[in-house]
Amino acid sequence: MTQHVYLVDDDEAIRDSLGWLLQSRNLNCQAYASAESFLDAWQMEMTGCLLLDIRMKGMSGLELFDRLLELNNPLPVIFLTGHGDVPMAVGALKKGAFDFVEKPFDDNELVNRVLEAMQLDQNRRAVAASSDSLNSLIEKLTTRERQVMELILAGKFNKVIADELSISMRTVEVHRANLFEKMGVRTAVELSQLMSVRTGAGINNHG
Amino acid sequence: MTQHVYLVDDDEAIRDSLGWLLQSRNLNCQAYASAESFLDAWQMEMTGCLLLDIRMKGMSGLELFDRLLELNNPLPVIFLTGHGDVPMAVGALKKGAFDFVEKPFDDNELVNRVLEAMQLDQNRRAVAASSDSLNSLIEKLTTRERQVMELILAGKFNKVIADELSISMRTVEVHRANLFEKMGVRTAVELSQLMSVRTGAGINNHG
DNA sequence: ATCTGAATTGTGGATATCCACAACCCATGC
DNA sequence: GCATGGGTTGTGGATATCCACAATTCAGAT
Repeated sequence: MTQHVYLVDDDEAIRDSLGWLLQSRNLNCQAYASAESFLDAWQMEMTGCLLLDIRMKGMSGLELFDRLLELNNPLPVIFLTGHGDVPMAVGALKKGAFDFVEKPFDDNELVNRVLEAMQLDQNRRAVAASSDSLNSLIEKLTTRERQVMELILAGKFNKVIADELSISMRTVEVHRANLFEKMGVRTAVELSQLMSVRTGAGINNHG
Repeated sequence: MTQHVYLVDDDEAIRDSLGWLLQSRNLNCQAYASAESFLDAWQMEMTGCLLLDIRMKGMSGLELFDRLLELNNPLPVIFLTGHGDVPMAVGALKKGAFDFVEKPFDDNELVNRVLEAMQLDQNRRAVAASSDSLNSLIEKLTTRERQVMELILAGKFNKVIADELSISMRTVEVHRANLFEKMGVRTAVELSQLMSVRTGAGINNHG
């Protein structure tokens, strides 16, 4: 699915002018007149970014943002507002919003933010995709193979693994060879490195 | 070194009242009357957090923040301001400030932010410390041992390593045993996992 | 009932790793 | 000159891993 700029604003003039601006930069824009209508249309597969007005009739942009957080929405969110205050902006950013811009905004500035957000989304998708492909590999393992893999990753010898699972060493060897094949690795070290990317030890802010 | 709350504000009344507030909560507070004086006193070893007023005579809080970023200052920064606007707050947070609060602030709220910031600092220190201890282990390796380690982590057999380094397999075995000893691991898998924490594959925002 | 996939085990041999004991070369430093 | 430490190599035996060939048991699916 190609990337879109999802625009949620109850002001038709804004939707039109922003839509025109974005399309003039070759960006696909999908506009929604209310938070509710976007929430209805929302899907996990949406890629790109979300431009979200705060003050709207019905559900506010901030409320929609909270709903999306509960849904683990991966779309970077750029808030647009004409009447924002500092605590509102700070709260939104601390919750993970990508940006918070006040109207009236500079067209070029906004487009740049949009492009940055879309780039971030793309990067995250790439990471998620490799993580997914790894998970699908793991799912193809049998129960025993997963058990053996755990113990291999704990740095244990086949002999010890055999003891702990109360099976013969030979069986462990078979499982080991099979799971290496399925995981596409040739050595335990490669397996360890492959798995270490998913239990990623990242240092993130405000954690 | 114990944690401190470093307070930079050119208003003596604020320094006094905040100092009193913090000490009443058993927090060590160190106050500075200007950005310049804090910058002079600044050391990488400072732990805790930094409360930073924006509008000050001389260097502003934002300028100081930029200087500290260049110094890779690890202290979480909480901005305090009576005249902040949204773009200022957004800019500060996107650059990595921990929080941005407006005066007048609620005492309990501010103390909570301070405690969160100090907790974050402590967590980061812990991560950095383990990373440092790992680096010091690596520094104790000889050149050859590091070379051998690289190739082990590339999942290669001793035989291959010997070929690539143009040394005998026996020598590789010796280096391998020595570096395992120095790194405190018993298997290549453990070594791989040990090293994987430092090439941390974290997914951070706005990257 | 038959088939398929998962789990299990064995034999035997080729490779690899682990390790103690011994030793040589070479540069730096006292 | 001599001690120290890093790098190098060898022998030989105990362990472990890798792998082809062969086979049994059991549960679920057709």
